[in-house]
Amino acid sequence: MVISLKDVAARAGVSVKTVSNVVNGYRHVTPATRQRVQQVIDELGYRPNLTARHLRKGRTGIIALALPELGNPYFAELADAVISYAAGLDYIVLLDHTNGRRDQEVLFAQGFRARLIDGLILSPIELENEDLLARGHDAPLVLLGEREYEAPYDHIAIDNVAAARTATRHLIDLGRRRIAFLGARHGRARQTAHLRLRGWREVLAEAGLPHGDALVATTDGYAREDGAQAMARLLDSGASPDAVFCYNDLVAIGAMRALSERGLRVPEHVAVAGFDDIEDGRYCSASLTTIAPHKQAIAQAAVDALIDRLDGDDEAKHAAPRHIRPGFALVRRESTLGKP
Amino acid sequence: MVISLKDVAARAGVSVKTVSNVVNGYRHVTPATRQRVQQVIDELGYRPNLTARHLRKGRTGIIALALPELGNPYFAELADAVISYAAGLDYIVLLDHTNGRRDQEVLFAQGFRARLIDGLILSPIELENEDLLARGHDAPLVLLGEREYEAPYDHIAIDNVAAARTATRHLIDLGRRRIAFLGARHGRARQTAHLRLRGWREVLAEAGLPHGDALVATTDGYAREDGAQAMARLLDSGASPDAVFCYNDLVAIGAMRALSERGLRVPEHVAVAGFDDIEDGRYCSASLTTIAPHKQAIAQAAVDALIDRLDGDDEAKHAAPRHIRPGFALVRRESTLGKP
DNA sequence: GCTGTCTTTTACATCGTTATACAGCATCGG
DNA sequence: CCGATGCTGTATAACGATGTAAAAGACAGC
Repeated sequence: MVISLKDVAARAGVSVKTVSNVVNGYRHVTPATRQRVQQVIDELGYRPNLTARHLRKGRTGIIALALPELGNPYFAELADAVISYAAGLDYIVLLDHTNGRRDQEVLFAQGFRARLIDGLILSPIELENEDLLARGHDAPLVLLGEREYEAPYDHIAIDNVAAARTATRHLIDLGRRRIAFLGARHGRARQTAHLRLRGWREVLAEAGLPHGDALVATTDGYAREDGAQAMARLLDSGASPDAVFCYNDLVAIGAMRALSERGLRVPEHVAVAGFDDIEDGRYCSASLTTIAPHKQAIAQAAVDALIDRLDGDDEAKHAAPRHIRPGFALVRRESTLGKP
Repeated sequence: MVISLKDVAARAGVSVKTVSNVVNGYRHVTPATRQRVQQVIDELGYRPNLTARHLRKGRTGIIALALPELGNPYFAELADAVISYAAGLDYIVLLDHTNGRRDQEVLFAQGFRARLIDGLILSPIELENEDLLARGHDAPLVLLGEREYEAPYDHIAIDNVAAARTATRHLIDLGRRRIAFLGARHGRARQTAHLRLRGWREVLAEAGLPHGDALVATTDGYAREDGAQAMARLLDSGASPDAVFCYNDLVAIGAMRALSERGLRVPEHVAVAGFDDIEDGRYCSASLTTIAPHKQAIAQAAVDALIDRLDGDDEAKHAAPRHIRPGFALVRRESTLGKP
């Protein structure tokens, strides 16, 4: 049998509201009453019905986190961070994945699961600016990740161009001269890949090094397999790079695999740098040099921004959209430095 | 402004219930009424308040999936499978992590988030049998993963002893004679690690090969780092194995890293086999031979079992606990076979 | 026209909780 | 001793949906 406030109230000989007051730690309850009610609560094993509470309060304390996929360790690690941090602020995170498909991303932006969730943190891949502008829904939305938008929403993203520049500069400083980029993408210029590609190109141009399309390999996705295929294509094309900067760590890991299959050693023949700092990278045969976005900071900024809109005062709620740029660091490892 | 059934009803000039009927596709509504109501719904952009619906129906359509951690790709991949499969059956999955801590696992088993979720799929690490028996809560519970329990709950797990036997047998068949086990654990005999250790020991004993404690390395956890440390310890101890069977792929990846740091080659000097078949394993410098539990089947069995208890007829609801053993396969790769 | 049957629509109660407004009762200062 | 004040506790009305039961309407057959 399911116990409700009413049952506790009857048994304790008080009103329903008094029990509610005890449950919620309301101040003005005599110790005697409180104790008696608490005892009945324990006795009957009462637990609040969250659904009813949500209805009454108009809030659920649930925020959704919509990521492209959990299979990518970067997103899994990020999800972990968001869930943990939100839990500390008494928010429950509902994790969803969009598979990076525009229709699914639009669905979430449009208010899928409306009023089950109080707000949404969305990490879009394909979503377009117009999709956001057409948003008919008013639950707070925080955008995550590197794409740039002009719609009026809080946005958390590290500076991708700067990060790509840092990584590429590192490869140049090591004396590499033919530095390829792995993981470009056809299509619109706002994509994350374009930002990283831009950083790569800028630095190479400044250094007077080759940065033509011959050194750029496109991929369909950003998984290990895409990296392996792209690297193989690049090698077949005769571009003969002495370093590659990859869109992300997964692509880099795939690339390293393709290199090793051809008997090329990392970093002796080809230095490899990635992006994301996923745990795997530290345990590759040549541990992976990479850009480490501060995931903890990203998770916190996203949750804080969202909760500000939810719980903040009116000023916070209607403040202009914020663009927050958490930090990043270049982590130098064996894939560029070689074994100690 | 938030639109409710009431608003639509007022505007359309019908009762609230009629609007509800239209929303729910109830049969006995004249096409004329239906159309008129539908138009107002579209006009006002009405969306049902899920919270109210949940309260009234006593069900939320949300099931929780409590896993140790998302940082382990095996669990991330499994979560992905569960979420996708459940979505196809119109269930929402609320993902939680327990960090493999007993107190957190108990919390979930005890009905944390009661009545926000309809049921729970729990993958315990430290949870004890007595914790389950003391369960005061009645929402359906499905146990996931390899630990064995005697409490009356559905349980989905592959046959760990058989799987460990298969992997160890494979190493023997390759001619290895000093086969170590990495990732044993102190403590109670029901732990998953003990099952895998048992399979390893049985096969070695049958083959008349050494299987003493000198060839067993314990770990505190099951992360890459634990594997690396354990492997290093084993090598320092002078056990000089020519193969290792690891508790899981992460431990195996850590072990391979430790081997390569000492200049030992895989599989020439030491063959390595893991467990889980995580994506990473395919892209290691020597791709990882491993036991591949059929994740899709596990996810489906877990969700099906839970939903049977939720939506099934009375017979299904009160059927005896089921123990389902999805299949597994040995995937032979370079870490035991060598490069082609 | 009336009854009976079937369809369509409605009014109302209800899910379990919290908010509101107020009643009862001390306590306190004057 | 009285009114003001503050603390406790209560009754009742929401929150927004759906289930129930019954009213209203439509239509056939006699």
